Amino acid sequence: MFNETKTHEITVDVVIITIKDDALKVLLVKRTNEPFKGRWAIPGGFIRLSENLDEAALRVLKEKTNVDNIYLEQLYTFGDPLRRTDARVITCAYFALIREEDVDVFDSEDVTWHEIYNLPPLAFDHKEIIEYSLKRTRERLEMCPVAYQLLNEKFTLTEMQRAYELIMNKVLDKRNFRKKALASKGLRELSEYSKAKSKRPAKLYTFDEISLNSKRAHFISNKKKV
Amino acid sequence: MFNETKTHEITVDVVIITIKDDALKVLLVKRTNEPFKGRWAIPGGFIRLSENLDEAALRVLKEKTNVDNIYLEQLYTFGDPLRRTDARVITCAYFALIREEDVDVFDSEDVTWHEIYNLPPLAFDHKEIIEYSLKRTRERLEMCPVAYQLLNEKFTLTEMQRAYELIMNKVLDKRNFRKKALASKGLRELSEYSKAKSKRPAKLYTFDEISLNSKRAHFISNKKKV
DNA sequence: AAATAAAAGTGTTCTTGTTAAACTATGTAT
DNA sequence: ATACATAGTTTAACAAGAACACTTTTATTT
Repeated sequence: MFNETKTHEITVDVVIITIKDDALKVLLVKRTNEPFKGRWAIPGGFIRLSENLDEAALRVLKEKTNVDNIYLEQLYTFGDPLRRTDARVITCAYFALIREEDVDVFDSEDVTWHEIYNLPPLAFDHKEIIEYSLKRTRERLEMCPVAYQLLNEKFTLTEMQRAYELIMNKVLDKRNFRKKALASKGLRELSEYSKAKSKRPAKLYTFDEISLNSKRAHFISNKKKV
Repeated sequence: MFNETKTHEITVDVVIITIKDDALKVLLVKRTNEPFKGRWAIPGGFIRLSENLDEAALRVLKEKTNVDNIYLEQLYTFGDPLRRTDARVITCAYFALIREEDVDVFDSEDVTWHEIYNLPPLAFDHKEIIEYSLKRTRERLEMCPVAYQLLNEKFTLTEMQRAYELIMNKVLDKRNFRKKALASKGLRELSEYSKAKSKRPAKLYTFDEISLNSKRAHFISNKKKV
């Protein structure tokens, strides 16, 4: 089998990230087959001959979440011969930032969200892939306000700041954050307010324009309503 | 053949960049087979079952240039079903920054350097791959002084500035450039001077430390002498 | 030996962005 | 009405980046 010219299997794996219950989470599926049967893994699948890599990643994503308004970006291709013990599988990893409100979740015992900072043991090199997704997300966040991809259509600046804090894993200064956030192109102030429980309501904002200045970034959006 | 679960062929292609004759150049090979027979293309090859992607890229690079002191980084994986007309080939593209002095060139009619800003018609999607390499190189340059990878072991600040100008494709202010360059960690001033023809000799510098702050960057170095 | 040519080398000002840091305002619940 | 919880707001110091022109050094020419 280790014929030197034989081609390999190639898959896409998608790190699906959201904010849920005030935590940054990743969607994992429990493996049903060996190797690593019973372990958690990033959802993935084979690439069909008729689809390009983005389409394959989007398909995998939709199978799990049914989202249609997402940030999806090719992350890196992992191809160590020893990354899987069963076969030589090269995987093109993607990561997606999605809104919890957009997800038709099939949260079950076998498909569920896990805190990114408290992951269970994972199959293959999936821990490395998730860690790299986090790193890339941080890089993106320093370039453009991608965090709104994790927020609801309408959000408060406090929610936006919290998203940044969860991604960067550090607390941010409120005044400096708001100054910078308000300067970001695309952010639009609404005339609505959050319906708070027992506190002052906050002004709601939304993001109109998408100006991600990375060619690596493939923004796939079917905006529903603004 | 368009069976939906069949796996695909997978290759690595390497965009090899250098500075030569005061121009930013890419190494291209002339295709000997259809499709695109006779057209220029980026060097590439199949990935062997025993090697990882970096190793495959390095092998392709060595076949063409015999360098052993290079900057090599995975760029992006291109997998459009229509990117090749002959077969479904997914390619993991890399780019390499090399020093002309390190290259054992096999500059021939079929393997030669081309100016990156004046490319001939290329096979497949190779123009897109080269353009993306240039974009990524610029991104890297804004983060860290990777340009020294294109310079000789010992170089003048003027040569370094010229490398930046060729990559960024714009002229830079000499005083600002030098101020910033001298602040970069790893740059070491030598006590030698360039042997000029008919002008004032310039102080020579070298780069000691490599502190590339990107996990995407895989620096493969077998330093010969400093 | 003097003049010339060619590139090396050098500082300051202004603008802009970044960091740091504490109090007031507004609504709900009791 | 009071207490509570969260929203919202400004300024000063500092660092980083952009704009900008002349002097110095060496080799070559006359």
